[in-house]
Amino acid sequence: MSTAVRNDDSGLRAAPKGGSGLRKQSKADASRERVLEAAAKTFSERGYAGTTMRDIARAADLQAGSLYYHYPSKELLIEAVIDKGIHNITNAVVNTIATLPPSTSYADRVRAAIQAHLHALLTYSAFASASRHLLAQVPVEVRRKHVLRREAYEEFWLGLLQSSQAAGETRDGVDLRLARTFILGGLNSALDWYRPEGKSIEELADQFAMMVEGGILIDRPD
Amino acid sequence: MSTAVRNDDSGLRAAPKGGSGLRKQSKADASRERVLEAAAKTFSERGYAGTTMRDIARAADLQAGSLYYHYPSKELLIEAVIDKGIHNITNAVVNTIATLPPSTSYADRVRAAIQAHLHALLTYSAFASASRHLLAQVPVEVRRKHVLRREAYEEFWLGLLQSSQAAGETRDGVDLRLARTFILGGLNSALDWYRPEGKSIEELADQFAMMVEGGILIDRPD
DNA sequence: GTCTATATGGTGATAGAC
DNA sequence: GTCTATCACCATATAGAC
Repeated sequence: MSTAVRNDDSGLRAAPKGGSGLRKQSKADASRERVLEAAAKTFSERGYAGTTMRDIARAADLQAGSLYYHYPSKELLIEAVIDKGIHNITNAVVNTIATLPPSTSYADRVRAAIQAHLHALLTYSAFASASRHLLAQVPVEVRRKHVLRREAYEEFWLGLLQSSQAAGETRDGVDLRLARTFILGGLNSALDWYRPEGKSIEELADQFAMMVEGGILIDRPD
Repeated sequence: MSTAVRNDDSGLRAAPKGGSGLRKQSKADASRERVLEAAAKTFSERGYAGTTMRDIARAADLQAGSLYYHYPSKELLIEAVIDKGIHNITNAVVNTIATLPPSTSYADRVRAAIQAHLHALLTYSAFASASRHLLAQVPVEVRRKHVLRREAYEEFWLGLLQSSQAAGETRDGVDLRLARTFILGGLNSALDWYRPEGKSIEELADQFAMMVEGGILIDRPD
């Protein structure tokens, strides 16, 4: 059934600059957070070069110069956005799988991973969208680091499918690396078309899991 | 089996400016073509705003000012690239399906569509990539027009799946709109990772068709 | 912390020589 | 057709007042 999960951990809380590190939310932290959200939204809509610091400032209700109090450059701002985008999804999925009972079948594990991936993807969609679409447009050093993180996440999925294969739960003849990219590509495409007014994320996940399990067409009607 | 197809029609030949419209390839046409290829490559790598006319000129072995002899603005250049990207794929798939024998099963039609889509996608990958990733970053009027064309192509796929369902060849309980986005999302993700040194496009298509038909996991091992 | 300047450099597009 | 030179504008980032 529907192994319900909620393992968010937005991750990456920036340490307070000055003091003893005790307060929950200084004014600076709140602004910094607002800037990051505004940046994610704007970058994801207009691309890296297409977004100006003025655009982000407007979305965060600040003047452009003020952004530099929180982030030293546009480059480090997109990096923070991309970082959080990858982090959100990886954490959600890895934590979800880690907390399943050991007896869980691999079909159910894959189902739970699909559910967690989709949930994180669509809940933090601006961050996820920036991570997915903008990596190629970002300065090289930033790109290299995050390509590695993405690959690590993809390897996690491959491991899931390989375990499933070892347990005799995958179809013969399926190339698992291709299966992984096909699954993740299909899920991630939801960023481009998902609207909250329609199906719930849970319904989506159930449908996708069903297609991954048994396919879409019937093998042959004869 | 592998309904081999080749129905390219790169489409969209710009009419020669001056004359009687008889010559195959004037010097201007050749340059214009080179500019368009260079633009597709550069836009797809660096995004719309991240690409400068100087970048495109360098890739086309020209000076920046010379581009304006062939295209009147950056905006119309990206529009031509996106247009060709969508056109290539739509034409390839629609023509392929149109030339199949009427007796072809729907599983085979879907297989042929997957093959044609993948072939066009990866053969003209710079154009396809620009169409997919840059539509959001492009001036509004350009975007509106091409969103409609993309939707028309997606409707074609939905029609294919609906016919398949009417013929009793789809699994019960599958939402066909979701199936369509899942399939196209999975296929399009190949833009991000396909390398010609690895599997051939035909092998990819066969694998994907297999997953679409029967799924990736086994329904239940008990 | 946030503001209002402002410096410095890069951008799309045009003009006119060849 | 393609070049070189240039204009007018907008970008990131900084400095210093509040």
